[in-house]
Amino acid sequence: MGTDVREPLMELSACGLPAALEVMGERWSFMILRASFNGVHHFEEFLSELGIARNILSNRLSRLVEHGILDRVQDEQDRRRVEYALTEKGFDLLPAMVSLRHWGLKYGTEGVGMDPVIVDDRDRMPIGPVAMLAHDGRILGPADLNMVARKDLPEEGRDRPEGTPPGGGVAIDEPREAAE
Amino acid sequence: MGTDVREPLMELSACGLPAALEVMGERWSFMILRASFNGVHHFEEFLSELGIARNILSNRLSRLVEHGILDRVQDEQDRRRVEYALTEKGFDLLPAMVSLRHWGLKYGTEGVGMDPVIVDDRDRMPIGPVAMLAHDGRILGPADLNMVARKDLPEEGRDRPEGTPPGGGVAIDEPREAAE
DNA sequence: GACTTAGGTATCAAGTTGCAACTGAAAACT
DNA sequence: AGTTTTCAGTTGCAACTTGATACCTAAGTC
Repeated sequence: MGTDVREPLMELSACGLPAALEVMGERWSFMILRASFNGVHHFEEFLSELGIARNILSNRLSRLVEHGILDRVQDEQDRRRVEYALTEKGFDLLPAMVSLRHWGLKYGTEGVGMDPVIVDDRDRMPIGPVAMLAHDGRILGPADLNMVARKDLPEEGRDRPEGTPPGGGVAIDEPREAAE
Repeated sequence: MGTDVREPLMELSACGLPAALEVMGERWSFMILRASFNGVHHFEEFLSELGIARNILSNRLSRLVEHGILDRVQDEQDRRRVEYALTEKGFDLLPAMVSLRHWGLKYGTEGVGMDPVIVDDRDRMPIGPVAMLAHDGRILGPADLNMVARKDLPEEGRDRPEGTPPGGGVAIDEPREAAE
C-alpha cells in the first residue's frame, strides 16, 4: 500500500488537487457541471433542476465562467437569454464527475438504477467504469499504486509526467478519441 | 421548453453524484483523502500537512469515519494515538481523486512537475491518465458520450448498468486488478 | 403601455469555517 | 512520585458563506 513518502509539506502541495478543488470544491459546482452536461443551458433551468438559491447559482455560474469551465454566450435572437455552455476544460472534468457518480452509486443507498444513463455514442451501450491506466494502458486498481518522490523515479520515467496517455502524446486526461 | 432528455428532476436525481458529494463535497475531504493515501495516519500529522484548523479536522475525520471512508483504530502500543486508515470504500475514490489531480495539473498555473508522483507498483513508472471506458474496454473521450433515458437503451444494454467493467463482472469502479 | 420572462442584486437569518485557548488522558523525563 | 510533553480532541467566539425571499432591470409579447 502507500508507503510513507511524506516530505515536509511543499512536496504534498506540488499537486493539481488544490487547484482543482479551488473551483470544483464548492458545494454546487459538480451538480452544475452535471446539469450542464445533461443539456441544461439557462439560468432558470439550472434553478428549477437543481433547487439551488438564485444568488448562489448566479455566484457559482460566474465563478465557473471565470475559471473557464463554462462559456457565457448571449442569445442573439432573444437578448434576455444567456446560454451557459461547457468548454473543453469543462468537458475534461467528466472523468472525475463520472467516477464520483459511479462511486456514489456503488455505495449509496439510493435505487440501483441510474437514469439518465451515460452511453457510448458509437453503440449506445452504457459506458463501463472510469479507470486509472498504467503508462502502457493496463488498467490499475487502487492496490497497484504507490507514491514516490520524483527524484526516486527510474530513469525512463523521469521525463514521463503522471497522466501521459499510453499513445505517447502530451495531454493529461485527454485520451485519444475512440471515435473520430 | 426543455427539449433534451431532462425529465422533471426525479430523473436527474437518480444519480450517484449527490450521494458522493454529501461526503466528499466538503472543503477538506479530498485533501484528507490525498494525505491519507500519501501515508498520513495521525491527527497531528494531518494538522501540520494540511494547515487545517483543529476543530475542522476533527469534524471532517469523524464524518469520513462515519461514512466508512476511513477507519479509526486505537494504537495498542501508545493509547493516546489514533490511526486513521483508508477503507476499501476510501480507496475506491482514488480514480476520482487522481482525475481531479490530473485536471488541476493540466490547467493549473503551478509548476508542471508533480511531486510525489503516483507510480504503477509493478514497474514503478508514473501512471497514465484516468479514462472512461466503453463496455468493451475502449477508451472514451468526452465527445464520445451521450445521455439517454434508461428506457431508451437498446435491448442488450438494458441490464448492463453504467460502470460495469469490460470483463463482465458486477463491481462498479472496481477494475480487475492488474497485479493479483 | 401593460404584462411576462430571463437573469440577476439586496437583505438578512442561519449555518460553517477558522483561530486560539483550554481539557484530559497517556507517555516520558527527573 | 511529580512534572512536563505529546496526542487528540472540545469550547468559545469572530468572520465568512449559504440559502430563502424580495426586489430590480432589460428585453420580448400582446
